[in-house]
Amino acid sequence: MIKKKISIKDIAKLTGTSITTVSFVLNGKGRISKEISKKILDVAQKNGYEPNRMAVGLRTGVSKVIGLIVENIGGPFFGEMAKVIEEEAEKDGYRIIYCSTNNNLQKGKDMIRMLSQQLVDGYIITPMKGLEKEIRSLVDNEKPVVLIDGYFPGMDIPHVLVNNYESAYAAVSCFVKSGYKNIGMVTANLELVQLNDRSAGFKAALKDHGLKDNSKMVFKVPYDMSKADGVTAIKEFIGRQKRMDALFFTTNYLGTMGLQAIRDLGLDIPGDLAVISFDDNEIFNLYPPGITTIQQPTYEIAKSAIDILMEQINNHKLDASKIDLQIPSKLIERGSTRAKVTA
Amino acid sequence: MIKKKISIKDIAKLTGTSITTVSFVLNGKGRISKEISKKILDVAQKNGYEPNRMAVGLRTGVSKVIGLIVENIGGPFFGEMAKVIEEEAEKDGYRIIYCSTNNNLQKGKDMIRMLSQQLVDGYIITPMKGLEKEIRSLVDNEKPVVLIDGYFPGMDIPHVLVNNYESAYAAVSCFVKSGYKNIGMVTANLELVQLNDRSAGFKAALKDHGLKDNSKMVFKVPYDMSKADGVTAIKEFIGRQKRMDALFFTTNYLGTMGLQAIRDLGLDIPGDLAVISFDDNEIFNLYPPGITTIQQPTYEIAKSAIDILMEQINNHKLDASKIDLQIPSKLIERGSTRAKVTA
DNA sequence: TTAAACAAATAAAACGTTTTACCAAATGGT
DNA sequence: ACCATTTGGTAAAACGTTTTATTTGTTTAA
Repeated sequence: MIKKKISIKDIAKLTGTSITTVSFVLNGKGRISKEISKKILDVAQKNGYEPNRMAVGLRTGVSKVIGLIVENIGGPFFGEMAKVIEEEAEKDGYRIIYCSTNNNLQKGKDMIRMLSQQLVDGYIITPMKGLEKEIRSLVDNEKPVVLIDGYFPGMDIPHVLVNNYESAYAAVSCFVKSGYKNIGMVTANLELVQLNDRSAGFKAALKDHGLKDNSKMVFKVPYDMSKADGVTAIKEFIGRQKRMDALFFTTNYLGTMGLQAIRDLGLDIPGDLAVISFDDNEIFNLYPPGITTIQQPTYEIAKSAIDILMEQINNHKLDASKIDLQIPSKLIERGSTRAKVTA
Repeated sequence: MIKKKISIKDIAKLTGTSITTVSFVLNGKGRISKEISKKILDVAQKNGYEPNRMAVGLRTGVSKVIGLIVENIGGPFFGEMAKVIEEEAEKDGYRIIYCSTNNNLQKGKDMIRMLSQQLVDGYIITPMKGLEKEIRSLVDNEKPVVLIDGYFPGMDIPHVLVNNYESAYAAVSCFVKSGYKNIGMVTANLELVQLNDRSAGFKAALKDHGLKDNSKMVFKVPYDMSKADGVTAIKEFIGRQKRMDALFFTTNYLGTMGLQAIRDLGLDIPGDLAVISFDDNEIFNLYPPGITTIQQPTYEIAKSAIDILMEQINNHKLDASKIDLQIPSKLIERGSTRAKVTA
């Protein structure tokens, strides 16, 4: 009982009208009498007519699909993003096609090329170093693009992300306020502007609070390290420290590895080591005594991104004021930054 | 410097050949001489020709896109799935379009309808009660479909999921082995076959181990409850129990709520209450003393699903209807099911 | 030689829309 | 009564492919 898809032509035949008339009625375009309109709509309804998206895509050049290129669709941050983006896009009748780059440059390039086969009407991309040319080319070809979670310094491509610099700064201030002065940092060995901004905010805060910037207390975990190896590396790093009483993790992922390291070392939080991690997470809420985190405004970021993209798609010209959107994070204070008890 | 997309027609003009010839060469179809072939390929290459997927889709009826309909693309389980599915599909040149139903029936129906506008070549769907008719109709129209994480009892639609019954059974056995005899269960108030199977396995195991099936020790959290309310409800439930010494959570989500409840009540794990939760997770690994979990074989499920789907898409006359793939889970034993110390 | 087979290339139809340009009939103004 | 406008409707082109059927030479078989 396979029923062939019904087309606009069939409806025309069924109602004794022309293809044009049917198309006009269905799109509310031309001027067609009430009665004919009604008849056509009835027939369309009854037969479950759905336009062939390929055909309208071919004809109009609009696919009603937007491409989402993220680091890892499976990750908590990007997954949440993806969900919001989907929900918002759907309101305008757009569907989402996605792909994960896993921070692999070639994959990113490939994806952009694939999607640009006029398959998508716009892009939301988490940028990575090396992708500048490809993305620039999209923009030059007037494809709507919004970057999330990062940007290209010096390039006027609209982007929305958390205020990384200020957030890291705030983390340090939080430590200081609670009496911690020997503050270390664990970050990733990746050339990402987000991470650089966080590091910069961290260092600036140390300086402003009159703390010495001891680079021995900064550790960069190699990105390609397995989770287990990462934990060991962090353990060794912590072990090497003499005076460190607080540790800042620039990433969700690093934070949980760090927690495991600290647990394995049998250290007390915050007695032996106060902790703050970027990216809030169920773990950080649950894990005793509660880990203070910098909560990214995932929803706002995603919402803004899709809004800006839609504006470009619809208006076709972009409001420059929205080019650099840095959304404030929220510092969630928990037990891991309880005021220090001085012995 | 907007460069218009180059088409097959342009290449024909550029090489002084015909559209057909170019198409043949590009697809390796007809019989065209070496020299002309070479010339065409060169020109295509040089101008960065990419076929217009809309046109191809319209003509051939193949979109090279598959639709993924899950409960929540942002969730850990489905997110991981999505990633694997994407990676595997890409090997065959397929892209993924996704949407989250949030267990909303109408949304699921809408999505299936939207995607069936010949936009996608196949579907991977997490089924929900009420979607039977729509999915059946897809299958009847010879659209390749694979269900994941659930199935429709009595309907011959290929599906792949974890062996829920046996997994829950194993959880009970694990409790018993460690000396826990008064075992409760927290599940969700949702008509999902996965949950029913887990409950059934749980009950059967109780029976087989000669334990009485005390339905007072089973709690169903209303699905629409907020996280906070859920935690309170679970706290109350635990508070009502007199003899319960072990608790089984049928879901990741419930497990973390449960952990919070137990922590808030100040109970010791496993001293006061042993715990097992479905769906392994970073939290369960980290949270002291480590929570025993049933780890779903996410990778295998996703891989199998996409494999089965691809086989349907390619073979076209493959009878996959009888496929019932139940993949074994792995019980990860941690501190929360340490052998009971009898007072 | 001539018909038959074959090789290389192409014309044209089709996929299902949207949209421009046009037409016929009715209406209106003077 | 006559031109101008409006109203309701349609034919046909175009979007960029794939594919069938055909054409035009060139070999081969007899």
